Amino acid sequence: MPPPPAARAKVLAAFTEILVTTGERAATLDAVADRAGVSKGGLLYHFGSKDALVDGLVEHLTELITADVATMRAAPEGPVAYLLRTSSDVDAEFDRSYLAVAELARGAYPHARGALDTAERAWTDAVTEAVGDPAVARAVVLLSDGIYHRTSLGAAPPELDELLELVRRLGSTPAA
Amino acid sequence: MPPPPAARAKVLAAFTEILVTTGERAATLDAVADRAGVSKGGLLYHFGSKDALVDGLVEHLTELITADVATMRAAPEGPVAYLLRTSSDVDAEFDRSYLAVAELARGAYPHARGALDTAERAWTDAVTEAVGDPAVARAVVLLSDGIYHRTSLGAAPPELDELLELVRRLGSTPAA
DNA sequence: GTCTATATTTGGATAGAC
DNA sequence: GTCTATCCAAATATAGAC
Repeated sequence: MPPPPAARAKVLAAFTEILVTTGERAATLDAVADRAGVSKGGLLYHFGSKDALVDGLVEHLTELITADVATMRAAPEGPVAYLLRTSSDVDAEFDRSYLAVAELARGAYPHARGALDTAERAWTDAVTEAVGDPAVARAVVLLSDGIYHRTSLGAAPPELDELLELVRRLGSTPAA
Repeated sequence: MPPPPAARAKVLAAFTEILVTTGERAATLDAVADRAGVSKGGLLYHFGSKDALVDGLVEHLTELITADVATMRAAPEGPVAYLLRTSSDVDAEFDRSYLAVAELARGAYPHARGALDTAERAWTDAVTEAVGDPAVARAVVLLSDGIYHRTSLGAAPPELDELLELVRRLGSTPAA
């Protein structure tokens, strides 16, 4: 298939941006078109409706998840450090997309949760393989969720080294 | 001062409800008035504008935070178990209010973050006193944030016992 | 204190020119 | 493929009756 027109990508980037920084309420077609540098008519040529725009963003995130999980599994620092580090990585495309879709899922588009659940499961699987103990893996992903929660509220990220030290302690301590 | 009219409380409860279940977008004056069983005019008598309604909810949460922190510090199970348990307590008034205000803070009312930051600091202080190690306390509050994140997306809460066991392990292991 | 209009603005979507 | 113009519905807010 032909490469998707650049305008489509610009629209999705603008939509993401507004969702993350100002929330679902502010992500109107007018605002998205403005930020993308196209007219509302132009936007609606690429995405026939607001629902189609939402679907476009969810599909884009789904693709990014596949790539991110592969990167995570191949990361030299290991899956745990990769996950915890990138959870507050506000500038990376993947994390912005994740936060944007979370915004939609909490709001008027609950079906967007599917993509988020997929990411959660993939993360848990990869972390479980790395740390062995499934309970520790679940806790690590929960910590990552906590970091996302704070990031979405604009708070400062926690110290990565501190968290890794705690996870190391969990991993090296035998269960009761 | 005289007791606040019951209608005020009903309006705040309705606002909270809609924010938590359907998001900021759906929390229109019409929808809130409907759910509270009053007319839009009636609502606007008590809260002169949407901003005033938001301020009312933030102030209400601020009061609830004070009470919750006192309960947490006095909890027989201890602050850690109390915090982690109530983080997925979708039915309690405090937690619904917290999620509702988080919804506002992520959206068009960033000043609502003040109340959330207050809660976060109070939780961290109380947990630090209980576990000793500030790093462990920060991790516990991060786990609690993660649970809130999931709850706000409608996912099932994690196993409390599993988390407490992990925290116990952290507490009883000397730092490297 | 609470209601029923009603004014004003904004958001989503269509039609049709270029 | 992108724009302008326009329609319709929804959202905030006001005025004034009860």
